[in-house]
Order: sequence, then C-alpha cells, then structure tokens
Amino acid sequence: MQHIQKKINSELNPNVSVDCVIFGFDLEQLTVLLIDRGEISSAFGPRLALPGNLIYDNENLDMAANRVLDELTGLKDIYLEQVGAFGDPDRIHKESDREWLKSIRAEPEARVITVAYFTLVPMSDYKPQASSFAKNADWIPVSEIKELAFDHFEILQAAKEKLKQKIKIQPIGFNLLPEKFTLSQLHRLYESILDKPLDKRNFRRKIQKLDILTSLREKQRGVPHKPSLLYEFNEEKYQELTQTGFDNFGF
Amino acid sequence: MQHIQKKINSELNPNVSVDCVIFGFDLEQLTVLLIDRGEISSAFGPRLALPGNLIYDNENLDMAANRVLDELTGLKDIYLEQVGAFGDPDRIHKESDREWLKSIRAEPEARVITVAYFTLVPMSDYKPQASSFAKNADWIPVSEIKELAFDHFEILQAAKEKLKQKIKIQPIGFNLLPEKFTLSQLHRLYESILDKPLDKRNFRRKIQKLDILTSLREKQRGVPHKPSLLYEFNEEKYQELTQTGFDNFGF
DNA sequence: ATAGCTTTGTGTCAATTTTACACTATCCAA
DNA sequence: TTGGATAGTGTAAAATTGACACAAAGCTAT
Repeated sequence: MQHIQKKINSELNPNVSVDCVIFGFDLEQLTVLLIDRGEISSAFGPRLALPGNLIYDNENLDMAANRVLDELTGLKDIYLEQVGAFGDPDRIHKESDREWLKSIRAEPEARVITVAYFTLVPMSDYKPQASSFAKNADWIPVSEIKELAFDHFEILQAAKEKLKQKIKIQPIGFNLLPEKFTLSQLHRLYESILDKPLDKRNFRRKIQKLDILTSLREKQRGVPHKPSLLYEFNEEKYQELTQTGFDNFGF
Repeated sequence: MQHIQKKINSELNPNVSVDCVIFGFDLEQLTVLLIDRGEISSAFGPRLALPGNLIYDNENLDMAANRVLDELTGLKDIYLEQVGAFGDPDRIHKESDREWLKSIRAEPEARVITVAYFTLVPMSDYKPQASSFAKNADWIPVSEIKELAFDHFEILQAAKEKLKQKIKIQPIGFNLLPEKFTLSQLHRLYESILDKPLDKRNFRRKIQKLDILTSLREKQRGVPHKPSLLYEFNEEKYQELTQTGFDNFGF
C-alpha cells in the first residue's frame, strides 16, 4: 500500500474514474474479477461491480488503471488495454449507487466520465481471499453475468468485443494462461473469447504453422487421461513474424 | 447556432474535452480537417490542431463530439466512432497552449482528459471558407502532417489505426465518398487507409463478389479519359451479408 | 491385471481463396 | 486522327480452409 501513501498528497479528480475489466481463464471458460459491493446495495441494484476508482491529478490513465489492478490484486506488469470512455450524464441514478460512491470518497452528485480498461491476468496468479482489503473480489464466469452495477455491464460487453477483435490480430491470449500450457487449453481459450467452436485439428494446424510456440519435452502430470505435451509462447518468434507484416490470425 | 443557445445554461465540465479527427477523402488521398490556431501560437508550437472543446455536463460524449463537428462544419448525422481517452498530466505544457485554451474558455491550469473521436465526412459536403466562425479550418492530407498542437498528433495516429482496423471489418469507407462513386475511387480510398498498394483486379473482384454495390447505368462525365461506371453502396445487401455472420473483408 | 473411461494427437481430400500478371477499350484534347 | 490517360477484364498456380474419424496414452475402479 505504499503507492497510496505516495498519492495521498495529490488530488483526486472528481470527474474522471477508471474501471478495469480483469479477465481470467479457469482453463474452461473466460472469467472476470468482480467486486461484491455487499449489503449496502442489495435492496436496490446489482451487487457486483467492476473494480475502479477516481484518478489522481498527477497520474495518467494507464497508470491509474494499473494502480486499480495493483490495489485489488497486488499484480504489476500486467497486459492492459484501453477499451474507451463511457459517460452518460445520467449514468449514476440509483440511491444505492450514491451511497456506494460516498464510501469510496467519490462525489455522488458529480458527473463522472469513466475510462474502461481490460487486463489479462493468469488466473492462478491471483486467488481472492476474503479480507477487508480485498473487498470481496471474486472470479465470475463471463457467461453467467447478466447484470452489473452502474453501466458496468455495458462496459463489460465492450471489453469482450475489444478482446475478441484484438485476439484476431495479436496473440494476447497467452497472457491468460500459465507459462506452460497445452494446445487444448489454448484451443478452449480461443473458443471462449471468440464465442464459437473451432475445429480441433484445424486450430492446431493453424497455430503450429505460425511457429510461435516452443514445444517443451514435458508432459502434463496427474490428469486422469492421456497427458498432453506442454508448450510455451515464444516472444522472439512472434516478433520475427510481425516483421513480415503479419497482422491477422485469420479467426 | 441554436444548439449553443440551448447549452448556454449548462455548465462546462472543466476536466473533460472531446477532440474530433474529421477524415475526408479528396479522391486521391486521405485528409483531415484541422484548425489553424493562428499567430497566437506561431512563435511556439505547431499552429494546427484538431477541432475540440470541453463537454457540457448535460450531454454525453457522443453528443459532445457531434456538437463539435456541427459547430465547425454544420454537418449532422455523420459517421462517428470513439477512438479512446487521452490524458497525461503534462499533456499541456507550452505557454502558447495556455493562451489558446483561455481563448476557448478552458481552464489552462486544470488537468484535462480528452476523449477522441474520428468521423468520416464526404469531403464535398464541407468546403471550408475563411470566416471567423469557421476558425480557419482546412483539409490537410494526412501524409503531410508531421506535427500537431498538444498531443493531437498522437491522437491522429491512434485514429488512423482505428480506422484501418475498422475498415477491415465494416464497409465504413463509403462514408468518405459521394453517393455515386467509381471502383477506382474506392480502390484508392482503401489503399490510402490501409497504407499499402492493393492489386487492382483482385480488389475489384473481391468487392464485387461481396455484392454490396449497386451498379448504376450511369457513367462519369467530363473526365479526360475513358469514363468509369458509377456505383452506389447498397445498405440492404450489406445487412443481408452481416446476417450470415460475415465480419471480415480480408484486407 | 485388466477393462473402461477420458482426452490427446494425427492426415487427407475437395473446395475456396489468394496472388501475380498484361492487354484492349473508351473518352478527351490537341 | 493521333496520343494520352484511365477503365475494365481472365487465368493459372499456390495457399488456405473446412470437414471429417480413429488409434494411443494414462488414470481409475474392479
């Protein structure tokens, strides 16, 4: 919490906040790290919200997004991308929302523009624990989310769409997997993000032809079936590939 | 200027502005509508800037962008898309910039987040005239722009990139052309935006196979060479195409 | 130990798409 | 009528995509 000390002398900008769509992948499906706002809002709107906060006047937007992520999870150096700015004048309207905003020191009456980011974290790097600091955060499968507080559901959908487009162009999916992963896990990840089935053999052929994976000599252990070979993402090979003007995975 | 009357009672938000990258196409190359800030800044930084303004507290971001566009050009119902939010704490630093900001009633010391949009305008719909209201706006070829005021050059590059990605997915290029256009004009437009040469015959084949153009029985007039057939974009056919799940032009 | 369950990992063929490439037709101007 | 400029057109080889089925490997339960 050192960063909070450093920021305490700087002023909060009452008009601009940052919200983070923190994506994870439980090796089966895409998930998002959401905050349960608790009883304070239970009688009114949805309890679940995206983590976010007002920005300080001496930090830029990317820094603010990284700070929100860090304060919640302790993670740094995480893949992060801006989704866009959201801000209808009436985006905050419920009494419960006002109470919640007061509790995080925001000005409940002020017009707030929020800048949304999505981040990709290897889910194993952060296991939520019930602590007061952790604000009851939890990984929720994207497919189960039907509503969120404020305009956060809209933001989530924009983030999903941006991720979907981006993964067709850059191999950012590896940021959601552990260092070593199987082709099947990668396959399921792409299906989750693109939200459509991909033929197993065609997927493997396509990925392997790109030659951006290092095949390890290691196998999965402890699985109740034929163990899979493990792979690593090869950053150097991918850089070589982009030099050729490659910018389309063809999904 | 009725809209200004309506807004006069509402408060400007001193922390959030909107900047518009207004793209045009002169049938040869991509251009942007820029404002010459005049002598006030000539001794210091670049005179050219993107049109923009602070937002009012009772309008949403899209409305603000449309307003900026309308105030400058009088155009309404224009294709418009958000690029993203920009806002380093030190993005405004030059003395000349402070003076300029005062002249548009902005708070020169305040931290300003700007939300950038790009818009696509048929260039023939707006011919700049030297008037005080028009603020010395002019179409400048994108390829000639080497610097802009504030962080506007960075914004321009982000807008170009967004346009490039978007045109691979949706046929938004037609918004830059007159109603009736030739395949060669469309071809040059795609080359300008994608910033790479496209084989003429392959381009024509690809576009025509999509079947989203209506071929008119009309020819170009007054050109000093073989006149081209004219085409119109067919919105209905494109809607049919999207029903099939089509979302990639393959450029 | 073995039978059964589960997931891995592999190849081919047909259809489609992409790429590279050059000449004639038409209109205007001189 | 000629010259200049751009429009408009086809094909063949190569690469990519899409559809599809079965044996191999490890774990578990008996």
